[in-house]
Amino acid sequence: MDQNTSGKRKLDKAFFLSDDVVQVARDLIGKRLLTLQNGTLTSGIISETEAYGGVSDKASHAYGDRRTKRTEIMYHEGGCIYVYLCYGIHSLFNVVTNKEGIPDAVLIRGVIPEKGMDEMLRRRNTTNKRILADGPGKLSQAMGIHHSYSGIELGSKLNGFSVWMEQGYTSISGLITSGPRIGIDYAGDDALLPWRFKLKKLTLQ
DNA sequence: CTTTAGATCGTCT
DNA sequence: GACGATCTAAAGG
Repeated sequence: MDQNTSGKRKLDKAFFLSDDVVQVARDLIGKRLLTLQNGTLTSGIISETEAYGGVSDKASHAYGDRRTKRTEIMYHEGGCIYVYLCYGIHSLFNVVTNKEGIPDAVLIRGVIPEKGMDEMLRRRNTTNKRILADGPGKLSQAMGIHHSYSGIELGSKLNGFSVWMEQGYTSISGLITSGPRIGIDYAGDDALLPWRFKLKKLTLQ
């Protein structure tokens, strides 16, 4: 995998307007996620994602066109964020995709920490870099993404907080694995869809 | 390494 | 009133 100067280019809105949420989930592997909170920058390379495919996906919060106050965000045009509280504790971070009216989203499940390591360790109250952001609840906590920010646009600012994505690493398609999504046993046959994407474990040589 | 139980609260029924 | 797109600590192998 490599990263040239284009790695710092911000992902444009068109990237999130795709009508193929599974492809977007795959393409987000290797991209960079960044947040800025009151002047503190944190960033990480996206290492794990899951696609959630609108009204026909039994695993999606918007399955069966369930338009509620919470899921309304998912119906927005691609490029805003959907953050919700899970198990009463964890903020889970999604990017909304597709055109307005179609509630597709990609759950970001893990990042490889880059910048702002000290701040992320402090937010997570740990000194172990290996378990810093390797789960959807952990990365949100490490990067300061709170469910109260649900609905904002990537790149916009609210109460001193902003989140966006950059090009990151390209030419990594050979390093991506796929498999069934996690924690959605209730979704019947849709639980088998290979809509989870991960970076392969890198072995040093 | 694996398994297991407990925490905790907004959202929807 | 039930449950969940999870995490942690503790205990055992």
